[in-house]
Amino acid sequence: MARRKDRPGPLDPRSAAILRAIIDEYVATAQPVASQALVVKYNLDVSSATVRNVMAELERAGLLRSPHTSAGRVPTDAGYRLYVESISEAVLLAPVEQLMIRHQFGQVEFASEQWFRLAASTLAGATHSAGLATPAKPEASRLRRLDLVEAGDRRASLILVLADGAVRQLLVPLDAGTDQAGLDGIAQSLNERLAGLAATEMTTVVRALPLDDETDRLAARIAERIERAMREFDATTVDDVFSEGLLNVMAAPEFAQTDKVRRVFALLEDRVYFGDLVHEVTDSGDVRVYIGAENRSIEMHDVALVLAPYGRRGRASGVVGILGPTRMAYPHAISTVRYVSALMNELVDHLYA
Amino acid sequence: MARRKDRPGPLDPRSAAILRAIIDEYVATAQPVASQALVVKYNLDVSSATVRNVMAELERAGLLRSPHTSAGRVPTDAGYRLYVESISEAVLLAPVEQLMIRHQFGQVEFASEQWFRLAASTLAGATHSAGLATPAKPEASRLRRLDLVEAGDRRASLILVLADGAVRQLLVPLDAGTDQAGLDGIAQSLNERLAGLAATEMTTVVRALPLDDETDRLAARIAERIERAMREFDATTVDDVFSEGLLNVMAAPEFAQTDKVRRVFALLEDRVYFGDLVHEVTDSGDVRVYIGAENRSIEMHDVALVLAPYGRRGRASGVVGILGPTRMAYPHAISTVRYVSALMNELVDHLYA
DNA sequence: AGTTAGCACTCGCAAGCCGAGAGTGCTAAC
DNA sequence: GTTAGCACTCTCGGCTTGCGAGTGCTAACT
Repeated sequence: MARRKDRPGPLDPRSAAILRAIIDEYVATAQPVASQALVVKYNLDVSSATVRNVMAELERAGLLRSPHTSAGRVPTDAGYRLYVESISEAVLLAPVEQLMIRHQFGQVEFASEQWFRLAASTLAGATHSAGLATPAKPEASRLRRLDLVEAGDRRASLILVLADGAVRQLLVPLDAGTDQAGLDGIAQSLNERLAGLAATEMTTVVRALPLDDETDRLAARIAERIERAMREFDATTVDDVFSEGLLNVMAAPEFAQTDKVRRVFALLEDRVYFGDLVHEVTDSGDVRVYIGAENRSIEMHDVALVLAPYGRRGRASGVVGILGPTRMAYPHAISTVRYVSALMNELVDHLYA
Repeated sequence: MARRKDRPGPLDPRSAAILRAIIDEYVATAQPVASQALVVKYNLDVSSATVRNVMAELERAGLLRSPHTSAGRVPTDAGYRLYVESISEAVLLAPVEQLMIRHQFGQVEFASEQWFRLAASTLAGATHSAGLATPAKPEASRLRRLDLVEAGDRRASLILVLADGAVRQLLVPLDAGTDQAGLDGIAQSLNERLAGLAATEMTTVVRALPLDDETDRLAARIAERIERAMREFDATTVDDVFSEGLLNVMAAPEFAQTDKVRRVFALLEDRVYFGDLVHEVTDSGDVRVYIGAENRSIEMHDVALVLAPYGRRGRASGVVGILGPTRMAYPHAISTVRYVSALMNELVDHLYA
């Protein structure tokens, strides 16, 4: 007898080892784990009866449950949680895997938009789960440069290059008879005044623009549009959550019926939900694990998230991670996510140097 | 007795009507259709026995099949095919729906990249299937304008605006000590020489670039990079297949088990497969319907595609359409896809005017 | 005390069986 | 050519049964 009923305090070493073994086994097989099997597979130097006693204890403590009387045991969310707590500090990714991931990142010639997809797909591949990534988002976008290109029919394509290298494109209406030369002039003048500024700093500049002739007024209109667009960029908490390898998740036996998967997929499109999550992860500053019912949304009660922030708080940051069944190889998942996040840190530092 | 065994020639009117009714009913209910039910629901002025006789005939002709002795009948791919042939010319989308779709297209302020997503999601919503769309792709991209922006650490972001309004971004390595002013100079000079050209036309220009000083050589390197990138754009048959509303497909009862869905989803990422398909549809110039086993890939044997080309052959064209179960409301699907494709035509004409 | 062997007990699962119901195919009459 | 009638077939759900897996408990052992 190791501990009192349900305080989830530290387990005695043997119970902990057995819990660990059960989880490892269950993660590998997706089958309830029996006492017998555990003893032989993990070379425990106790009998199955003893294991059964410990199992019963762990079940009372809420760390395991039996699907029915005579199946083996299955970890509960709390069981996974304890397991995760016990390992999350230490584990480092195996050098081979580090190399493979690094190699993948080296492969592609990078346009900045592609980093996030790459991170997501790398994570998906390495963990056989769905990889998630949000673009690095600065707290306040700064305009680096703008460009105006005729786009037929009294419209121009307004191209904004932000300080972080992101490119945004809008259409703006023109007056009749504005040609590319005129646009170039406007672009140059606006670049001189607006480049380097964030949305908040633009306000006064935009107000002070001259309105002497037709061209000035068009320029002013465009400037206002830019300011508004910049505000909008900043207002959206999460631009997008790139996900890759959702197919991996569908392959897991716990998602054999479509409806479970469907709910999860549907939630992935919920910006608000992920916006909150991203904040939480960014604030915590380290890998966060959300197991089953720990997730705010019911749709996520069958899945686990392993998320890590990357980038520089307040300057440019985002989140990478994975989504998979709660029956997940947490040590590997955590160390992989952590490694990729570290890699992304390097990249962001480089890119924003 | 209307026709000989298996020549799929024109059916006599009554058989055709019954086939139509069976398909309509099956599409609505997803249940095998019984002779009795058909008579009452569709007010046929014949008895169920007669219907049974016709059904048996249709089954011999390969247009129907019974899942088992005593279930109703279910249409085969050939059945759907005949049905589709019989309606595909005429049907027009109901004005209400036209309006709704038009309205959706009016909603968003368009950056060009967004059109395709919008088309896909509109189609998904209107047909309760997955919407598909490929970006309008010109045969030979023309460069409209380029821009160079410092991106830290001896690299610059090279931004290419193509004639069709698409924006592409690459990173190019720089020499030490090139600043934004230098980049502006290079960009201006390259713009003067390269703007308006397609990849093939660039070759001679690039060869003729001066190589007098360090800056010239850098400019030449960048020009080469641009030429290469343009070639690559043209070489990729399909940039991307945007899909929206895959969740709709998962909702259909025929996709209750995950593995079927998984195969289909996996195939969606196959550029080659869709590249061929896009060609075929573009060449045909009209809505194409691929039903079940008519699809080249086995993965698609359970689904139907309704695809239509849009844009101008040879100038800029793409494909829009939907993917759903073979049990699909074809008349509605076809007319919706056709309508959206027409809408896209208008837009492309406008945009490329 | 903690551990273990032994054993009764529980439960899920697959197979087999049954009856009901659905829907057909066929035949014979209209 | 159509239809009423009916026998026949086949699925589906519910029920039972036997088996195997795995536990919980008890009593003996260290």
